[in-house]
Amino acid sequence: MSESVALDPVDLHILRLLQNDARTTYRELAAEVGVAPSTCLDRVARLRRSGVILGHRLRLDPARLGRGLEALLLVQVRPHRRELIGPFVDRIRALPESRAFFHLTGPDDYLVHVAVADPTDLQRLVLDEFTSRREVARVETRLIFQQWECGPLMPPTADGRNPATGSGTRPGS
Amino acid sequence: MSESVALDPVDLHILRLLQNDARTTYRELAAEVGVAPSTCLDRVARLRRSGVILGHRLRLDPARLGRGLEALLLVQVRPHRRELIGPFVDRIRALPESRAFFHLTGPDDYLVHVAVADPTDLQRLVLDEFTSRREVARVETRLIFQQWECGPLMPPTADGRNPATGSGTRPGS
DNA sequence: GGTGAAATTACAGCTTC
DNA sequence: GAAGCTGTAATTTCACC
Repeated sequence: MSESVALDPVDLHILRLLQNDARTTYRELAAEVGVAPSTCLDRVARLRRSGVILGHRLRLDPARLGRGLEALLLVQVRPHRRELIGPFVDRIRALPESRAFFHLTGPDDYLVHVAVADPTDLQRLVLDEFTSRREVARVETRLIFQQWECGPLMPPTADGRNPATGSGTRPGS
Repeated sequence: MSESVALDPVDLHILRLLQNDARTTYRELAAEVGVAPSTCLDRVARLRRSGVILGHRLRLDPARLGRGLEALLLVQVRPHRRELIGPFVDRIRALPESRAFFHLTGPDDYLVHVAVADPTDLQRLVLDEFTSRREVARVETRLIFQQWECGPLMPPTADGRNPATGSGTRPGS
């Protein structure tokens, strides 16, 4: 069970800036936050150790990689038992088309975010990797018109209102 | 319209390694790929200029930030017209609970990935930010049991099979 | 692809509250 | 004593050849 970590305003400011651009240098962070670069280094190292920061990821454009069509697949697995879902999960995660994968409550057991070349490629994926599997009872395909990234992830505030956004929390493009 | 970019095996190898850890140094990349560090620098710079690499993102643990409950909200907006969806999209993107946001085909117009503190917080979010809006006709809430990240994003292969994974494409935990 | 300068990062010891 | 600052060494980045 991962427990919530106590974060002071300096930590939060650093996290907000790094979420905007994970390659911000400690010097720049320091100038913005108003502490020494080494302090920023210490803070970031602690945030890593405490598990708040899990890592750094590259953000790629699927379209430029020849995967210009994205979709969400809602999948019902029957029977919904461990022996069957283990191999299913492993297989779906390993697909080169899979971007993200969720196990959910509700009528659909899984949601898979996929990126494919075109509708033909999507059809192949659905038929060959989903509906052809014995444990897959149903697949519903929803194309993605557009997707957005949202603002930085911050701890909730006590009153349930937006946290103060410091130096401008404007979600990227 | 973003067009697919031609990538050679060196580019693909670099992209695979950087997707595993975006902070890999050019020296390490060079050693793995078998080219000079300066060549890696050139390649990465080109991948940035060509739009394949959009940026670097921090991967955070929502639970450690006090947002231990995640859910997907399927939202139907009626009438589904530009005048109404503009403000809706802006508002939902700006919510501190929103992590990702999709405009979809199918019976549900939008899917919102949210991270909240607990069920009470989720209830507040759904009631105050979704069902209370006049243009929101229906919201379906699906809790997330578990989620996975998938393997590195690579261009599709001609035959629709998995691309060669070089030095071990094992998706992270 | 290699080299060298500049910048960044890591890490020590010292200071402060 | 925990947290932050300053200085220095090691590493990384990057412009130029």
